[in-house]
Order: sequence, then C-alpha cells, then structure tokens
Amino acid sequence: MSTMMIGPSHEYINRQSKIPFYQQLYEILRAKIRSEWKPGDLIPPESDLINQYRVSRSTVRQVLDILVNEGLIYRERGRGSFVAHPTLTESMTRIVSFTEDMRQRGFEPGTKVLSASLLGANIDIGEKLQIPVGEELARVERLRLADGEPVSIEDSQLVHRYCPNVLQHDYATLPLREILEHNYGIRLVHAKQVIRAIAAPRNLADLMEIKPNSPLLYIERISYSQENMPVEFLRIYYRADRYSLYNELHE
Amino acid sequence: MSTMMIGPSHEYINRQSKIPFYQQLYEILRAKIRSEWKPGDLIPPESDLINQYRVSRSTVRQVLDILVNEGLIYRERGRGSFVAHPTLTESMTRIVSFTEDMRQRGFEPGTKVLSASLLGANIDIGEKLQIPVGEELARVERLRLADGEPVSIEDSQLVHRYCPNVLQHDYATLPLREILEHNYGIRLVHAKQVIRAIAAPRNLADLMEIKPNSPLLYIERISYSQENMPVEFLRIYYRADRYSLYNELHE
DNA sequence: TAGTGGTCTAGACCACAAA
DNA sequence: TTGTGGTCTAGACCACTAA
Repeated sequence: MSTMMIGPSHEYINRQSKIPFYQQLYEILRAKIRSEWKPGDLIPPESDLINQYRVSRSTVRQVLDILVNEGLIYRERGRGSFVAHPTLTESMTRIVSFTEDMRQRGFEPGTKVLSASLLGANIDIGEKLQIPVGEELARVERLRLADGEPVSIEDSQLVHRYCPNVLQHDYATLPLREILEHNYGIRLVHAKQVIRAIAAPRNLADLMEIKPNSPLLYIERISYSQENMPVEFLRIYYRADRYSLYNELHE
Repeated sequence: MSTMMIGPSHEYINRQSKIPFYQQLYEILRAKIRSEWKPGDLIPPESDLINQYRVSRSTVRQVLDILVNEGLIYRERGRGSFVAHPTLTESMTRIVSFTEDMRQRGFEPGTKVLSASLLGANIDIGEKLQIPVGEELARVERLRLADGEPVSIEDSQLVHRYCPNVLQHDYATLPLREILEHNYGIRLVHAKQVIRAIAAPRNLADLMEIKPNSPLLYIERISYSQENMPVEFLRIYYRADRYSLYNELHE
C-alpha cells in the first residue's frame, strides 16, 4: 500500500490564506456532506454557520448557493437546509463510479478483471491524453456485473507517470477513483464524453453473454484531474438490454 | 395563423410587483441575450446595470451569477462580462431543436413529414403525460436529414388540448418549439429523457436507409411547459453511424 | 411567537486588464 | 491610472414553518 494522501480538512477558516473564505467553507461543508451528514439530515442554520466560522451571512449564503446548484443540499424556507438525496439525474452530470451507479439503481455490483498491463501510447490516445507517443500507460480491462450478470466492459487507460505502480492495487474491489485519490492525491473532477450506439463485436459479445451484433451503448470518456490534466481514457460498452442513461434538460 | 402570444418584455424593474427584482432583471437580460446581444458581445458592466435598473450591486451580481451558471455569459476580471458562445456541450444540458443541433454540428438540416394525425392516449402515454386514457393527442412523425441524408426519425405526441389545431401549422419548416411558443404561449423549459441503444426494426431501417438490426441511439423524452405540465412525449431514433452525443461531467 | 431561509441595500477593499 | 469583476461585511425587512 502506498502512502495515504488525504487533503487536510480544517474545521476553521484560515484568515491568512489566499483562498477565499467561501471556498474554504465550501470544502468544509462538502467534506461533512460526504462523510458526517447523511441524506435528509438538517444542516446547521445560516446563523450557526455565521457564528461558528465567523463570516458574514452573504458569505455563508454564497456557499450554500453553490451547494444547492450542485444538488448537494436543498433549502426549505422556514424549515432549514437539508442534505439532498442522490437521484438518478446525477449520473449524467456527476462523475460516479460503477459501484455507486449500480447501488443507486438497486443492484449489487461485481467486477471481474480481464487484463491489467502496461503499454505505450499510440498517436490517437496520445492526443487525447496530451502525452507523447510511446509514453507508458496502465491499462485495465474489467467486466462489470450487476447481481452477477454482465452489464458492461470497461477499458481504462491511465497515464502511468501520474500513478506509478497503480496496477499493484486491488482495482477489482476498490473503485479506481478511490485508489487515485487516496494513493496519488488525484481527484477526477471533470470529464468529457461521447455517447454512441454500436454493434457488439464477437469478442465483447461472448464476454457479455449476448449475440454478436447486438446493440451496445458505447461511451468514450477523458477524465481530468483537479489540475486539469487528462489522466484517464476510458471506453465503456454497455449491454443495451441492461443499461440506459437518464438525464434532465433545461432551457 | 393563430394569435401571437409573446410575453411582455419590460425594460424596467416593477417595484410594486411581487416578483423579486433579481428575477425581473434576469428576464430582461435573458431576453437581450436571445435577441439583441450576440455571442462574444461585451454586456454592460455591473455599475451600468446598477444605475440603469436602480438596484444594488448584490442584486445585479445575483442575476449575473445565475447567467454564468446557466452558461449564458462568462466574466473576465478586469475586462467585463460577455455573452457566451454556444458550445456542443449544451446539447446535452439545454433543450435544442434538431435544426439548431444540426447547424451547430455544421450540417444543413432537412425534414420530411411521414405522418400527422390525431389519436387517443393509451395507458402508457397517458401516465407519462399525466392525462386520462383516451385524451386526444396530436402525433407527428418526421424523418430528419443532414445534408440530405437520413439521420433520425422523431415521433412526437402532443397533448392536443394545450395546442388545438397544431397540425395545421408548417412543422416541416418551423421548429415545433417555435410553433408552441409563438402560437400557444407554451415554452418547453424542462425535459426528462432516457437514452438507450436498440436494434433497428425493419420499418425504421428502410426509412433511414440502413440495414435492419443496425444499432440505433434511442431517446425517449418527456418535455414540460413553463407551468411544469407535461406537453410532449417524444421518441427519437438516431442512426448510430451518423450521430453521437457529447457532454461534460463534473464532480 | 421564534426561528428559518429569501431578498435587498450601501459600502468597503482587493486583483486584474488595458490604456 | 481607471474601470472591471471578486470578495466580504453589517444590517434590514419579509415570508414561511412549526411550536
């Protein structure tokens, strides 16, 4: 196991820091929503946050506005602010792991590692990940299961320089996102993806226990770190009969 | 042609109104972004907006924050605020018409009406549109072309009560969204959709000039009016070789 | 009635861009 | 140096919820 690298989570506002108060408070509350507070929980009223963190009401509200916009909390006039319940909607806007996604959909997730290896980047992937041709990539191919049945195949390629020896970790059990965050301090905060339909090639069809040429939902995704460096190129093939995407649109 | 119903667009804040100033100002700026101002245009600085509309800086900033969040404007410290350039990203978040979508992708859009008829709602659609079984629906099936080649088939079903005689309009040329807005005062401001991959059934395959069982990207969408009433149930079948969706994800 | 969030104001100081 | 947006404060009044 490599060194743990979890960002310091302060309980106070550093008034000497160059980081704005509202960003510091945002990080504090976000951490609490992730660990301490549960969906539906009442969070401290604005007045408490003002007193506890010694900032003005505008600053507190600036932070809460962001959290509302991100769907992490909701407010009810006269009652208080609450931690939001994760909804299916989020899966199209937020980056979620397969594990989270399946649990939200009510299935027990499973994973079978098909391959794990190092290889050199070709020109195509090099461009996508903004690295020179030949640079070392760590590649993991995994079969994903829901309640024991194949749902998808994920073919992930990581820039090895950012996460040396990543293949030594237990990526069958732990979400890749957690390995990157805890062991390398890399948070995948942003991604671009293209969604297509394709016909299943024979090899994938066999692994997913469907007929060749059955329709698949295909996603190609480039994920970026908090420093906005491309870190992962991911291809996902979903069995069309077992998986669909849901999202909401606004004017 | 039916009566025009375009909402009044005031140039001032009504201080007697129950509508908050920031919402009134939001509507004013939004209207300008849609018509008067073009992408890349510098919009008036905060100080001008404060003077022109006689509101505080907080109120102006509250409005600009919303517009930034919606991707309609962007700000540059020291330079000013600008009308944003529409990007491909929006097509997954914003509701866009086929015409807009194709133009953004650099194709000349075309439409062939396959059928237009009235029918009674079955139980399935009745539930989705929250109307009783048997209520009258207006259905339009259209083949969509890009540079003259088939791209998709859209099967749209509208609650006829909200848009009587809608079938008399020229839905081959005019976007359905415009007909609804200009003639019935209905704005489709919100939608829920599911995205799947399916195999092309024979009849669709023939119309789209592809082989039966070719993969299609399939979208099922329910669109809601500004009063949050479900108005349209839409099914879109996209040729997988000619269409893909792009979007961006955030933590 | 007390406590919550919703809206609004007036003013301050800062960082950055352009002339 | 001037004008822009970025951050922050202190205070006000309102509308809604629950006791």
